Amino acid sequence: MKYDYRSIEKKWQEKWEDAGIFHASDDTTKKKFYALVEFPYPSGAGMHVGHVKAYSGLEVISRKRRMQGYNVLFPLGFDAFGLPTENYAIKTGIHPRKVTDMNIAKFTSQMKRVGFSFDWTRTVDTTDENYYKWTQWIFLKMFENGLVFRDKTLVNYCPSCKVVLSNEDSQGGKCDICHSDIVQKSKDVWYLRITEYADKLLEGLEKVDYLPNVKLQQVNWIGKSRGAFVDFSVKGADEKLTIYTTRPDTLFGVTFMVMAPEHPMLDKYKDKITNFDKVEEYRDICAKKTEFERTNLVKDKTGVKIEGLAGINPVSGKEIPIYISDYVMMGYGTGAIMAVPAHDERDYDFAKKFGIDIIEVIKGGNIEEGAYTGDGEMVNSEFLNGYDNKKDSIDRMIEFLTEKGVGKAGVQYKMKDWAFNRQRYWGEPIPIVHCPKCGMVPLPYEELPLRLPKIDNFEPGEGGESPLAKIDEFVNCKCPHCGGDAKRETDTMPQWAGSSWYFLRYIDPTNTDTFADPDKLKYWLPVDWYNGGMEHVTRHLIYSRFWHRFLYDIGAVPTEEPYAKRTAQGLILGPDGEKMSKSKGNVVDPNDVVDEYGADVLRVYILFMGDYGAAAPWSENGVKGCKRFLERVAALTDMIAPGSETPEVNSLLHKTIKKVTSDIEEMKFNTAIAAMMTLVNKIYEKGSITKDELTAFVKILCPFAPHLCEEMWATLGGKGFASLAEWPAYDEAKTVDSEIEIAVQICGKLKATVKIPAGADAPSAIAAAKACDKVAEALAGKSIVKEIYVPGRIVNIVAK
RNA sequence: GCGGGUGUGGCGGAAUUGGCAGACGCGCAAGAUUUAGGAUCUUGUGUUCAUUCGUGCAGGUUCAAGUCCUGUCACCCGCACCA
Repeated sequence: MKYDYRSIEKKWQEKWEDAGIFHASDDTTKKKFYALVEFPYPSGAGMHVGHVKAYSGLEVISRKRRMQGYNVLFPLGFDAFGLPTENYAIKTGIHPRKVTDMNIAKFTSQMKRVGFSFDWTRTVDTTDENYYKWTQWIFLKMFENGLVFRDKTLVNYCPSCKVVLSNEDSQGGKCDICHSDIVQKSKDVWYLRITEYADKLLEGLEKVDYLPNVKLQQVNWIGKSRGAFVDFSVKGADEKLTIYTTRPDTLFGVTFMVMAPEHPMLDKYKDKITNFDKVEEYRDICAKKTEFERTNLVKDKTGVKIEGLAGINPVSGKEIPIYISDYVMMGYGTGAIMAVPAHDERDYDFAKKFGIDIIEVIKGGNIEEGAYTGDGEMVNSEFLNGYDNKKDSIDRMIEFLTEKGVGKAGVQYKMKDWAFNRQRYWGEPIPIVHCPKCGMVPLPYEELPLRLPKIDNFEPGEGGESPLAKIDEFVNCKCPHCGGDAKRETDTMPQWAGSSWYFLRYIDPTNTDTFADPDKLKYWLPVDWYNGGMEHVTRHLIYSRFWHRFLYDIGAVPTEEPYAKRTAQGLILGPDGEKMSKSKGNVVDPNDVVDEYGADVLRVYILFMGDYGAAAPWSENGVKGCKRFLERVAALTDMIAPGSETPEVNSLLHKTIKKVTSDIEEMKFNTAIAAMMTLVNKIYEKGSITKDELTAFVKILCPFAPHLCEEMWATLGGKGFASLAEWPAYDEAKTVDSEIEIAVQICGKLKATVKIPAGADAPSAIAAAKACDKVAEALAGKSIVKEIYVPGRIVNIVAK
């Protein structure tokens, strides 16, 4: 058979679609497999090779599971709300709805050309009102359960996109969308109380099978720390200043305190602060600092001493100065710290600069030279002297503080509450009404969806307000509670809202009564295997686990965790080894590859490039190599010779089936393909293959190169579709050779190889080794010290 | 600074988890075929004439180390004044 991919691929794609062979059924009597890939944002650029790699892994696994008799749910939808579409609309005047529909249509047809076995009847679009109705519904449920709040605080703001960003969306001080520098701005914004779920998100990780580094990144992002809250009396104020510390045992070493410049106590006691003008001056300087200055001038501490207020050390009773400095953040702990310069580098730098006392309380370092952050015995600490700070000093101090009522054990998280809004048009409207009498009133559930109004001008307001604010018909409404005049919330939800629950909607995408039928949820959940990019680990993956866990807590979903297993694919780099980007001009368009080489070649090459989880550069020659392989495969139909079975080919076939079967499950696609290449080489070497052998080979290649395999299947007279054929079993007996070749070493150096029967015992294997000329030669005149035989592998003779 | 990862031919990468390093593919070379180019097929291809030497570098454990241990260098990723 000649490999004519152009005629083959379209034909089989149509046949698959007509027969609907990739549709998941809700037949709960069958064993299920729910495979999930991160749904794409339908950008105007269309499909990228990165998409193909991201989907190809579970594509192969899903196809294999289907052949193994599983009821497979492998869907794809579109995460279509977001700024790029809106910005495009601003530029061109084309409505985001229209742009989105066009892009989805383009993506879908491109994806179908690759032959992915997605169940297209279950596709979802987050911008569809029948979808975002339920996004809004979940938001209202969260509101009802006290997980939504509004707060005026300093927020991450992108001046270029003119939106407020969550902590997750502004990592490294850069906007996740446009990479501009983030500024801190005081704004009234919506928050989701994700911190309330910090412990549940942490504990949930213990029950799931995620890549270790995925787990670790989430653990670090949540950033749980144990320590204590300690109350310091403040001379000049009638309230205590509470600090958080992970090292309460160093309290006797505290020589000053530091508040964040934004600490509320400052304004409260500004009459008592005799140098408040200096405080305000310092605040201005801090506000103007860029992220770069803040992070790169770490050693150079700045600050202002607060005159008129002083702290009292609760264990020693000593009076200590209070400073403000921007090395203390309002967003972590209590926004104030106790400073122990002898044992904290930052406090040390500050104390040195401001001439503050340094008291050693842990033995082991030299405080003349720098802070000692290691372990040791407590000193200068009254009742704590002699305790070991690694073992029991912290517990002892917490016990003491608790007894005296000036402190208690506590935990803190680095993760912050989720700033949950964007001041833009193309997002889910937040279903809340602001009533002058009743305050924030949620829309009744039966009024969902709250539809986005049709507008023409998508420009955000200069003051950073949503374009929706300009639409009077949308804004002005009646309060659902009292019926009086009220105004609608005009912010929309952030990009991550729709993607936080989409995997639930695939299960029942057209349900109008609920987001998904409970029985169907019970059958399909959890997602058995979720694959996606590492870049989503501290964003989408943590958000969606939070939403899912909340839904579990209110009884809406049957599992605590949404995803049983999580893996990640590596990047495809440009041919130059650099990350693909338009500006570098090293982008490979998968559509061109399909045109020139065919979809099967694209699929096989992407999985053959290297370790699925690692980054690998694109190579046009590598693509050609895969094309050559598939051409050689196609030609196998001409090499069928009845009764020509050779033990070599037959044995290797069984070995290959075994290896491909297990390699696919471990996502070791590159070695699975290599094994099949080896088999094909062997068949060519022997010159013939039987029809049954070829049929089995076609089945194991089918998940990788389904179009070619369907064609060969038909040529071989197979019934129905190769894609639905039964996955071949292998005969274990045929995967072991009767005669094996083992290596013979003398003193660990390889001298020869000998063939011995597979079941040979140690004495006979060693005897066979010694019988070999080269070995006998090497052993001549020496006395044997030790003989080792590792069954099936090696004989090592130690001789002097 | 902290956390994680990776270093193997000319290149992408294998190595049953301590047991013949370099599977498979690319590239390259020679030959065959072809009017020619391209394509295809065959053979070879870490290094050395060879005994040798070879998995970033230096040690160590072991009969045996790419794999384990100690130290070190380089690069990549994540977080970052988190108290």
